[in-house]
Amino acid sequence: MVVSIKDVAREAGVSHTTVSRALRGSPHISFDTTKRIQQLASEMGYEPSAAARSLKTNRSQVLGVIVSSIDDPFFSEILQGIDDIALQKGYSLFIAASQRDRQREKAIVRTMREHRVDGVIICSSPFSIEQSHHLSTFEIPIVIINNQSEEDHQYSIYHDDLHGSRQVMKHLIDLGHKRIGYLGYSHAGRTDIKRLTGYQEQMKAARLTIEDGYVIEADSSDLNCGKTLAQQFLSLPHPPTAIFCFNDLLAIGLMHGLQEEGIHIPEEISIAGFDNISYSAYTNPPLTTFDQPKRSIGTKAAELVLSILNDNQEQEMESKIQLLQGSLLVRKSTGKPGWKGNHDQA
Amino acid sequence: MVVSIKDVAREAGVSHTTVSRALRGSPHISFDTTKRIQQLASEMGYEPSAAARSLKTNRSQVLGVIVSSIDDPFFSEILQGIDDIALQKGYSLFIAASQRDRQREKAIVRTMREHRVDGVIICSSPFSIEQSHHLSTFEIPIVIINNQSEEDHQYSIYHDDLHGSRQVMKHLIDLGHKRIGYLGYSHAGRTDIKRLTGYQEQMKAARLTIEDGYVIEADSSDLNCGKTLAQQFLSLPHPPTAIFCFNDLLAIGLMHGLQEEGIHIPEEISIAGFDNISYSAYTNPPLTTFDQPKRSIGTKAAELVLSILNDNQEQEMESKIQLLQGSLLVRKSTGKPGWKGNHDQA
DNA sequence: TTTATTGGTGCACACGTGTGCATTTGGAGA
DNA sequence: TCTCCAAATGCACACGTGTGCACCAATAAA
Repeated sequence: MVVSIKDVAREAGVSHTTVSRALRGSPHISFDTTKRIQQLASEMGYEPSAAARSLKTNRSQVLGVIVSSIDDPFFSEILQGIDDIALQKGYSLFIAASQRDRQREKAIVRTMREHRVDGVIICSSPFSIEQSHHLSTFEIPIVIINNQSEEDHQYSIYHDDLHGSRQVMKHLIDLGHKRIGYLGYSHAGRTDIKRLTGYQEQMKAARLTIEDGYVIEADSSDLNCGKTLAQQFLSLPHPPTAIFCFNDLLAIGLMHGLQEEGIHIPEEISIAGFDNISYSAYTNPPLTTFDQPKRSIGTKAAELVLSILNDNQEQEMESKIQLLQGSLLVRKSTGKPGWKGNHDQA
Repeated sequence: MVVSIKDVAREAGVSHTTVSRALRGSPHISFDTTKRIQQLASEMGYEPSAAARSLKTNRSQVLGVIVSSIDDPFFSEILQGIDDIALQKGYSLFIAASQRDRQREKAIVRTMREHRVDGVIICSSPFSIEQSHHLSTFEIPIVIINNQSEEDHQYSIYHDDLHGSRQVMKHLIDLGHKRIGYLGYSHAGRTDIKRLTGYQEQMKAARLTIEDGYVIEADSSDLNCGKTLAQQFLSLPHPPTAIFCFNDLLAIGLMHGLQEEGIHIPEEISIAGFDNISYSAYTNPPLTTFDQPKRSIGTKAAELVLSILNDNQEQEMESKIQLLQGSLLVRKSTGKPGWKGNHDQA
């Protein structure tokens, strides 16, 4: 059976108040009693009821995390970072995937509110304004990672996508590419715009023209979608010799689609991704990409939520936006245009 | 501010009891009042406190899910299945990754107990006996997916690994392979044993000998590990012409390692995986694997937990173990031994 | 001895919700 | 008019924990 603080009190011959204090290490209780009760509680298998405590203290010791999909390896690495901090600080996580589904979003917000989560981290998800407003009527800290909506949020962790995009483009241009395409992801809002901007800016700086059809915006960001779009690039009058993709999933899918058409990578077309998910090192050829510090993005976000939570609004009520930078990872999927390297397999 | 049932009561000019009943649709309350209060509560933005309700009803409406790693795409698909059912039935999920770390396992169990989760699903994780016993002292349903420990568990969902393993091996043998290796994963316990058994059994049935070094047990199941072990297979006096891997992650890593050594797949060595994670369709060449019905494994598990929970012990207290079967998925990473197909890239 | 002080403990209430039982109200039947 | 019944609502307590305050005992100070 479940043993409560009262059961322990009865067994110890003291009031439940004393037990409560002893277990929390209150200085009002004598050392001996404290020791004795802690020992007894442990023997009896006492576990405090989170519900009761939460009810009384108004703190649930739970953080809500909203991602768009658990499948996405990009998120899972961020989750690890969040989990590290949460565990360390004694918080639990409510993880929910919105699947970009309105109905689901609504259910998630309701759940989080009902459970009175102490804070929320919204993770690269184009969460609907309506729902996030509904969420914010509770006075709890909300931190957004890679905010994709147009309006700024008070507390945010961003990856410096513009910087990253520039690095990738510089790499491709340095290799000598003139005809470079961009495969974006329209639902990623601001994130997509930043990466696209870096692309356009660098093309302009290098005095390269962006031909019609060089920029394609996918309406999904999974492997299959990238694959489907290979055709579209190939059917252009002057197909690009290099394609910069919004993320690794699209890049891997695209690469696959191109290879099915008999295209050699990087000899005929160079492919670059973004994010550096774990698989990208194991594709054939390994994918050139930009490494986002995913784990630290997660830890930073968790630390930010908790700091707002504990440094009770007084210290730094001004908005706090952090910008993290990653680094370019050159692998084998990019090479000089028209260059036949040692990659042909026969 | 957070609005409680009492706030609504004051506003409506009734007692909090009436509000409580009205919101739950009790037949004791007149239709008009019910309607009026529901309307008012909604306007005031009332959200019931899960903590208070849980305290009173002894039901938390939360299910605990324990996986070994969130990273693993195999788990994330199962999670989706669980999530579907949970959402539909009004339950929330506590998802926790043990990372095969004792300390972490302990923290997870403590958290789940403190939150008085209504049930637990342990997912393909070699959860320590000690901890799972500790968990089971609460009288809550525990369902284990692909139980990896030696002892049976009352409520389990299994994938039929023996059947799957046989299918894969038959496929390889039918192609004409004589020298077939097995790359296992030692920490997967029973699961690994089943797959290994299928391998050994089929080898024997086909009167093929398992040479020394043909069976390697990895002590991790990630991409990098598979890659590292490529060398080990190649350095054998008679390297196998086909390798059956415990799962897709190992297979993809292994394939990558072999390709780095200049080996052509499937011309020189055929590779087969297991699980059918989403990436396996996008490797180069696409991976032959065995498709576990991951999503339905998840839904079955969730349904089982909830049915035990609600059909209060009376109906079917006998143990309930379900066995699900998947199907072979032949792609391009397997072919006839020594056969040069149309896959050479130059 | 009396008084003030301090350390240790218990009482009683609160948090938000649910429920058995008592109470009120309105209407129908005698 | 009185009685009775059923429908509608409120009272009071419970769930497990935390906390302000009162209480008690023991010791130090006067």
